[in-house]
Amino acid sequence: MTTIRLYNTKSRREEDLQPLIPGKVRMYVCGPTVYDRAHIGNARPVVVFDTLFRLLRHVYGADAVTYVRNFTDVDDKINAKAAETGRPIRDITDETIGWYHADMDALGALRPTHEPRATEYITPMIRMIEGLIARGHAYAAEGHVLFDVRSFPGYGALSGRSVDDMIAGARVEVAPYKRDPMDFVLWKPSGDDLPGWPSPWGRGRPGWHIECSAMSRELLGEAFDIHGGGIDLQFPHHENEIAQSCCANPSGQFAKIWMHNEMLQVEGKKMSKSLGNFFTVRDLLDQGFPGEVIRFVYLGTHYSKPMDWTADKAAQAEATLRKWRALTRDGQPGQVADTVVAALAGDVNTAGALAELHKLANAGDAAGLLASAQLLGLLLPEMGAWAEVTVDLSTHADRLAALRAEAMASKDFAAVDAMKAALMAAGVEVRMSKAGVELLPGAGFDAAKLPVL
RNA sequence: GGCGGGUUGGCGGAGAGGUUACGCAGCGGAUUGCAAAUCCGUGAAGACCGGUUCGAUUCCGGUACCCGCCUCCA
Repeated sequence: MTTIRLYNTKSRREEDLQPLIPGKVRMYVCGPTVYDRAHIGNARPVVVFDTLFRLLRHVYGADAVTYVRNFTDVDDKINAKAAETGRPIRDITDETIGWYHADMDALGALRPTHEPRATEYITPMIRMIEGLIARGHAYAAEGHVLFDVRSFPGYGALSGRSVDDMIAGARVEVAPYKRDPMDFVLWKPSGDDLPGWPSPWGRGRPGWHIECSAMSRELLGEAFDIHGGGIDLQFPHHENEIAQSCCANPSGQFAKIWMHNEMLQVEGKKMSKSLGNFFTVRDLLDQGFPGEVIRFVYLGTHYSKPMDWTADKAAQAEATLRKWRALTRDGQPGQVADTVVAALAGDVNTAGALAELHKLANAGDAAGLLASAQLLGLLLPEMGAWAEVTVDLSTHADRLAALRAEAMASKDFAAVDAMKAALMAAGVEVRMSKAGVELLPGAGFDAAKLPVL
């Protein structure tokens, strides 16, 4: 069996994946807070861990892999949007989840095995908080429950910092009811205008971090193999998850391997609303970038490095996919190439895997290319509509062929060149050879610009 | 201030202590009425300074620059 090697943020080393339960793999990835459309940064971990999910299924079998990705549907940003719009919270979160599914489906991401909503796990969260209090790791104060970071010696191990270091230069919320400035909220009180659930500490709502600890325990158990998310979550979110889970679970175990994807930039700059380079996935889809092209661009950079979204990359990706789709159009997938699996097994080296795909294409191995690309979530039949030839250009081709035949006799090519230029202006690729004339709609094809016959 | 990551050829972007990454662009050729597409061939690299080594772009140390997190933003 292929050995998959993954970089573990916690040990700062690449490690062999050795499933805790032989033959079964369990993975948890932090999902979105559902208050708005997913932006293209949100989509990066989705594509990265979807690719890992596909690799795991390939190596261990589709039924052997359990992948959990949560929806955070209780959050102050959601509350703010509800207050702003006057809409019920559930309307907002349901709608946003629908968008999320549609947008991530478009990127070729498989649905995880489980997609729990935080609001459906309030009871397990309360139970976990009670357990933390009972074990002396948390305390109630003024309607809040706080985690006592000093009670967990391992606090800071994931992000490589000590509690004292963090306090030194940190901007932490100083609240009178905190024993230590770094203590974080497990539960907080809700006024009548905010969503809340009854609890031993009064009506309230959970802090941000506890949901992932509770849901992963419910769905995957106390210990599991892989926990993923964006590098920005490393601290404090993941650090706090570890503290909660390790202290609440009798076994003291939690995720074995921690994986973090780096951030995304746009045209070399941090994506931000103020710079005007902020895009949602839906924006790109609406601009005409096929989901498959977006996915290809993501896969072109290793997940551990910052990735730059550029229009140029998207254009190159589109050209490559067109070529590969043409090459594999009439074939069936063959064997997945060992070289592609090997690349992915080396810490999900998607860029290396794409290079291997290029080699397969250059070698004319259409069946191998198709099977291997599909392992990466590319060249799937359901994603290819964008590359299909949907227009009939045969009358234009016939006309051009006729003009060309006349020109060959008369040696006057003006009419041929004029029509060719008009076709190219409409985004048509013009191929003339001894065999005849072939017209293909290209990247910028616009039927409205076709020359009128 | 603390912590973490990065710096590869014109551009994008990988692996590997010594042997072509790969893609795009470029250049030369075949082909073409001219092109396009395709095919063949080809030049070009590893921020800087040291160290280890027979040999480092690849390991170690330092410098410079860039980026992220520390603010419930992936």
